[in-house]
Amino acid sequence: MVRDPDQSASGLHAEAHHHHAIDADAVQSRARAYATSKSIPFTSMRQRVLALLAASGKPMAAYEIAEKLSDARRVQAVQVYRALEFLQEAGCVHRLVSRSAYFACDHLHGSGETVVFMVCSQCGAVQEAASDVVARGLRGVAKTTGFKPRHPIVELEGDCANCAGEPAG
Amino acid sequence: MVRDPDQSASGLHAEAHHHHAIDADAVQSRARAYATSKSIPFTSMRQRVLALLAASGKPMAAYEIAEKLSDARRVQAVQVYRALEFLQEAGCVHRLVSRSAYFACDHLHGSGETVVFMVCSQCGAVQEAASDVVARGLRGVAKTTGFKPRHPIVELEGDCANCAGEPAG
DNA sequence: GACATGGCGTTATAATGTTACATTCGTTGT
DNA sequence: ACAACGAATGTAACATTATAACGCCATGTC
Ligand SMILES: [Zn+2]
Ligand SMILES: [Zn+2]
Ligand SMILES: [Zn+2]
Ligand SMILES: [Zn+2]
Repeated sequence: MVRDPDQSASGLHAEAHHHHAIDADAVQSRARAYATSKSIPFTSMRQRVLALLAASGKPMAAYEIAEKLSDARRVQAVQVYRALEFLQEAGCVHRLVSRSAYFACDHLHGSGETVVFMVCSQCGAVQEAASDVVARGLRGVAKTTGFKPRHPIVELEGDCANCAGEPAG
Repeated sequence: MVRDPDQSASGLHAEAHHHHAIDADAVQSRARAYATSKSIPFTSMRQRVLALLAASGKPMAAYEIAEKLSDARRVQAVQVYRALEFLQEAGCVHRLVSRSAYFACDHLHGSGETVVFMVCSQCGAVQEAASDVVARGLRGVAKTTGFKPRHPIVELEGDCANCAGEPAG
């Protein structure tokens, strides 16, 4: 991820050329820790969904996940939704409202943090960036209208650095 | 609507206590003007959908619109979606991704403008505010990651000024 | 072991959105 | 007036996304 004023390639996947599969071990550890802290099990289904999303590195629809996880036994969408609910609570997975898709996240988001999801229209990849400027702007408009914000949704549709160069077909 | 640094009650519906039905005439004029400019008709169905949304003043689901518009003849969802497509192009209607709902808008949005939708969890009312600060923040994170943004989605879930006072059930 | 809790597997259903196609309507050209 | 064309409509079917209901089973507690 990338923080606002910081232009360096700190957490940035600098040379990731094909879709940056995120750190599966790290994200799994966080899910496990969350489960432990809440005294709820990090079950097989939850692990499978998270592992798939982490390996993919791109947003996937719930039914797509169900299909990929199906082998002899068919995995039903409802099972995926249940796993996703846990994983979102654990902060390991986000939902893209612009695509009704889910993707794994290996960042640790602070509670007050406002995160921007940048979704590439061409390749579907998602980049995250926390922005204090955006957060301040949101607080500003909320204050102006007396609105008490609880949860922000910020997504950008556009073209990622890779695809912007090659107009693509 | 409300602009960023401007704290005054310029365009703000100051004493609107019940859900501020927006200016139906104004929004209809804009739709008609858009239709004329594109040489496409502002048909009856489009007028009916817009009129209903303007009168409601609150976001409505597509199927809800279809039901309200149905009389002797049943209005099908697909007809509503087609009308909504036109109305969104005309800039008279927005879609709330957080609710899959649509609402009329009587503002005139500049092309580069970043608009924040503030959705009250309790009463469902929506306020709009254009924010230059948010726009700048979004440009910032995009630039940092080399992302070329095309269309921003910014929504805030929370409690409006009216409902924040009365905790409500 | 009895019991409660919670996840799983299954089925069904709700809610949202789209495709396909024939028909109707308004416009345009002759 | 008439044919022709494109756009908007009406209708049906379908696709996608998400949730509800319910019984089963594993786990932990008493
Ligand atoms: Zn994240
Ligand atoms: Zn891309
Ligand atoms: Zn608006
Ligand atoms: Zn409210």
